[in-house]
Amino acid sequence: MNKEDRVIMGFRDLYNKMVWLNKDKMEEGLKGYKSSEVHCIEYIEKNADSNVTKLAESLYMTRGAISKITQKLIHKGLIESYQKSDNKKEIYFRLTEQGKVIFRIHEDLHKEFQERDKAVFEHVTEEQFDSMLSFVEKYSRHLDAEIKKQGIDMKSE
Amino acid sequence: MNKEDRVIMGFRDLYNKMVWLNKDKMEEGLKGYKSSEVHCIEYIEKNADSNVTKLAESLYMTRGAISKITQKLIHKGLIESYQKSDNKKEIYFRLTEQGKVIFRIHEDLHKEFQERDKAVFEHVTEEQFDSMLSFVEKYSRHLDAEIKKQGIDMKSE
DNA sequence: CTTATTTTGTTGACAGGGAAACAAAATGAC
DNA sequence: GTCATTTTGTTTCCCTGTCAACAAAATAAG
Repeated sequence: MNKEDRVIMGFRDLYNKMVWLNKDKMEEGLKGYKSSEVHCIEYIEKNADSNVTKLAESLYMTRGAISKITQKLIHKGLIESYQKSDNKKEIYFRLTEQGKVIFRIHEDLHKEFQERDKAVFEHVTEEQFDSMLSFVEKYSRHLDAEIKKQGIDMKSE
Repeated sequence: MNKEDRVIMGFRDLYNKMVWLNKDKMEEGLKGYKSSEVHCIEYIEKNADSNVTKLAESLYMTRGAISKITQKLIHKGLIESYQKSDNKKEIYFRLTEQGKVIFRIHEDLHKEFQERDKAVFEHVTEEQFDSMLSFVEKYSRHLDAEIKKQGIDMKSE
């Protein structure tokens, strides 16, 4: 296997492992809340004026799925919706006080994971960090361009 | 946001993007086959004597899910099961000729993706590759240890 | 050898998310 | 202005994967 493949597959495996391991801990600390719900809460708190469409694009899910999740979160009293006076179509979300409690618990768990994995990062140099970051960003931009291209392709078919 | 987070989240986003983009192409080239089915086919071809349990662990899915997928693949005539004379419990899988056709199409698509992303890797030096690989492997081992620990924790609860 | 425990694969009930069709509002073309 | 197109959010149907209970075989404990 060449190095390109090894890097990609290595990261795939690492990512899967991380999700699998953290999911249990998450659902232990946040009983009754699915990870997708928590992801929505996290995004809503960090991004002002988030709506169904933005959530869907950022979390790589369909608008249908996000629509259902946000409705559930409203019923649970974790988020609330609001609109702007000049637009009767778009519906935005913000956290309620109760939602912020969940957000904070999630943040704490996140810190816990960071603490758990601290040792891995200890001997990573600044140069290595920067190298990885620039690689990730470059690849990400490349895929953005491909996704855009794909979007055009699809319509022309 | 610190660099640790940026690396992790950067990779998460990159991974999601890649899955999202490649899934369409995959389902275009392999009409009628779900990505999970293709993943099973890929693993079975690359690992001798694979069974439900090994597939589940490697693909980060439950045995129940893999059991259903492999049954479907058998009905479709893509894989076949066999047992060993000294064990009446474990059931292994191998690809049929038809399954190998699918495997090869998948391989070709994989190469196509590699070609598409070639530019990203062009200016990555050997040192950068090695640095990323060692990071991934180190992190992966760390998580393996944590997963193992978690396994023990769970039983003691 | 006998009995308890673990491993392996399967099943059925259930929930989460995707695809597609849809209505309502916003935007664009003219 | 009017009409067509696009954007946004919702709903219904359906498929996939999880969970938990299970049976059968293998292994461990005694």
